[in-house]
Amino acid sequence: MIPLSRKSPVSPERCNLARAVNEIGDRWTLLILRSALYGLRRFDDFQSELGTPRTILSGRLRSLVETGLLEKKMYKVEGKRARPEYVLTEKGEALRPVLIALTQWGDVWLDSDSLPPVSFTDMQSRQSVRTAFVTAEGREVPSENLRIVLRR
Amino acid sequence: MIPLSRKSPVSPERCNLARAVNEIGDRWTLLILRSALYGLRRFDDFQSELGTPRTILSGRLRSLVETGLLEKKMYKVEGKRARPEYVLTEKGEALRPVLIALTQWGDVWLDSDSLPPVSFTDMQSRQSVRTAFVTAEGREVPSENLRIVLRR
DNA sequence: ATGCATGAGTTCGTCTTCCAAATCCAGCCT
DNA sequence: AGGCTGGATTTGGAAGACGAACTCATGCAT
Repeated sequence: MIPLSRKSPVSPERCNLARAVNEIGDRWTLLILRSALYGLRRFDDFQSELGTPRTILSGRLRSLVETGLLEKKMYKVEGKRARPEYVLTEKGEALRPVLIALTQWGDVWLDSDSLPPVSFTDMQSRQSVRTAFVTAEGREVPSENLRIVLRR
Repeated sequence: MIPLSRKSPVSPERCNLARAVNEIGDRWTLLILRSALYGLRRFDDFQSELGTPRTILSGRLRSLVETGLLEKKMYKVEGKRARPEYVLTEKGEALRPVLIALTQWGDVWLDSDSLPPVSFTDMQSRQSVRTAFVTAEGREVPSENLRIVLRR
């Protein structure tokens, strides 16, 4: 069990985790990102999948564009007029491992009875895949062996 | 770039990611968990570190106990009265890799100029550590090689 | 041209949640 | 008794969430 502390080693203002939480740590934002990572791009597709109130959705999409997680582009299908679509940027796509890790946490701790509806495998070996900590050259480090290092 | 889809392969109701978001996907909840993972346990310590309104904090702590992420225990220091403390359960502790992954996302995408204030190393080799996907036996799989598998 | 369909929003009134400050409460101290 | 301390609830006002209806632009059919 982690030892008692009265104060975090990094204040929330300087902490990149806290900053990340301020940027994306909100129910609708996270659900929108989830759908976006599954390939959704259009306003009404997000709306009908998630049931987000349209007014909220429009605001959240705007801030996701402002923070650079989504990019607003125009698409045009033959015979229809041009409409916006919201596609993940590199920054947004970089959240995929985080959200997969959270999915796997949910698989274990929220629904351990049934088999998870989605899982992830290596395209090549077809083995199933989990998130873990690795060194620079890719050797796994068990999480008990992690040590926090503060920059002086 | 991920191909357009009009609908996620798993509906939000069945999705463990969406469920996880419903359980912890809220600003204060995530910030409380961050502090808890750094060892904070006491009401006033959370309150003064995060500035959470006391009324909100008390509600969030209660639901974190209800969902089994924190456990409410009593502690007693000599000469003071017994007080509650909120310690991470195994389920809560299991979120650590997820939040470390999010921290590292923040290091790269929110604050790439300065060096991150905290980093993580392997206790043994002292090498720095990142999150990645690995197979069962711990071989790293690059994220481009991931494939989603739906359970039939 | 007129009318209709479509997708992406906005407007509006209501209702919930958030918030800060003050207050309460229990137990331990002198 | 009286004061202190840390955990928590009460209160009234502010902010944000919500659902329904409406707007707006464009392309298509008549």
